[in-house]
Amino acid sequence: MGRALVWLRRDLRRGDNPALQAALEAGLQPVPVYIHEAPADGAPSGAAGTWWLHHSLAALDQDLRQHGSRLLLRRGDPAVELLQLARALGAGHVFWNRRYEPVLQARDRILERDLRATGLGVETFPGNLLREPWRLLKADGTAYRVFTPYWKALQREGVTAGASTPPDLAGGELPPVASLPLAELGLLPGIPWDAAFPAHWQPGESGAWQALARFLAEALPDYPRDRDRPDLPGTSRLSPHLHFGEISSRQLWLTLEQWGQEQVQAGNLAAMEAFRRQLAWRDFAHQLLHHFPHTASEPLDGRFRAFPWATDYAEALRRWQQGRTGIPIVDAGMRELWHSGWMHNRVRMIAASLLTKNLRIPWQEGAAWFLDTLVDADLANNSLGWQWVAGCGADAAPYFRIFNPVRQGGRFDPDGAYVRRWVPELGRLPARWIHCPWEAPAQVLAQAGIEAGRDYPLPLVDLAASRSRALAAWDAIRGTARD
DNA sequence: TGAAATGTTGGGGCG
DNA sequence: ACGCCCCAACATTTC
Repeated sequence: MGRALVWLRRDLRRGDNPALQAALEAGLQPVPVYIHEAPADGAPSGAAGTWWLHHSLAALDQDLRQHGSRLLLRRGDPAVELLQLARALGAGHVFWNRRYEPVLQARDRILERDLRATGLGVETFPGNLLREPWRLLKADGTAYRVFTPYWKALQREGVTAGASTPPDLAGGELPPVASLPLAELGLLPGIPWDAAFPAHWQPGESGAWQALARFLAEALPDYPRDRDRPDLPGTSRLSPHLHFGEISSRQLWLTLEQWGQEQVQAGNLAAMEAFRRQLAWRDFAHQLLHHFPHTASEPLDGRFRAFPWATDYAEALRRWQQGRTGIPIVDAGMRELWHSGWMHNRVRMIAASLLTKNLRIPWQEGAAWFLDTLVDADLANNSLGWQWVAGCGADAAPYFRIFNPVRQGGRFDPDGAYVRRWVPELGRLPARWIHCPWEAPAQVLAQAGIEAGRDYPLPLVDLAASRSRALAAWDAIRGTARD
């Protein structure tokens, strides 16, 4: 029986894994391998995501061992490691699922060519998107830049099935080859800032399906109503599982379809569509980064190259990062992020709006912080999200859509439960004042045991005044050329 | 996936 | 019964 190396990256699962499946269908024994690389431009490796990766790899190895295989771990240059492993194992083939970050795509094409030149059979397969970025274009052959037409096209074209039963891999012993112990990849932090993470997450394929089961049973029917509520468990929390490919977007799409057919209640179809729409945003972000590679660091809208951002913002940025802006819902979000490696999407938008509009700090600063601290940190999603809020991206909110965190708090955290959870020093403040403690009468503050500026910071900016300054800054560039 | 200012409408209190 | 005012609720416009 011949062997095929199956090089795993953002597809840390057995189910719906095209490269793994192809090896089995070709009658080859798959040998799963993960290679830890030095971070490249296309793959910034944030600290929180690296924590997740460690546990995801551990889960995958355990799962593979229960199904007749195991995960080989290596460190270094894939070009060197894959060739060396193939020789040591007598494997004639290398299979992998494609990635779409521009830098990695270019690198992988060269790698594919070089490995082929050594006589290996190299095949690559669709990665973890609903459709590959070049498979859904406008009629004129260019990429979509507006979400709604993209979403309509995706619904029209549909998604190819991929939810196969996870295969069994029993296929005989492997020759002894060097595989590093997981701990030697050095993925866990030296300082234990990750202490609370395990209480919030279960990385790995089975953890992903458990999260999905909970979501289907408890949250999906009310998803259109509750998905914007950070105080309720209304979202799927699948983003880190999706990022590492522990579950595929195609599997989710199909599972949703089955769920929609089983659940005949009115409204469930709308819920299914609402969640699929979020999956489509993920694909939209990836195809956008693929077609506009510079948008990970530069605005898509060229006018913003001349935007008058604030200077000397180091202290304000630090307070934003630490959740000490004095704006409760923003501080709650930033503390949720630091504590759990995740932040509710609605709060991400509010926190990002405060940073880019009220504080006028360049969106790249916020994007870098999120990439480092989110367990679901994803270059494409993150770049799209920040540019969307900053007003300089594809299908972005018009610049003048500036979030008012007090108003947003009242709408989406009406009782203040979310703020109280993450900003406990405001715990005794009545809901009337929970999102604007600076407006609370002295007596109310005293009764809640809060001295403004001592127990909780005064607001870093005046919301109304900074809003006006942001609009004035927009005035300075709005008439200039987009390219 | 906005907020604030401005405009419109309609019910109710009251002289 | 009527006009007037107030104001909440909603709609529209503007940034």
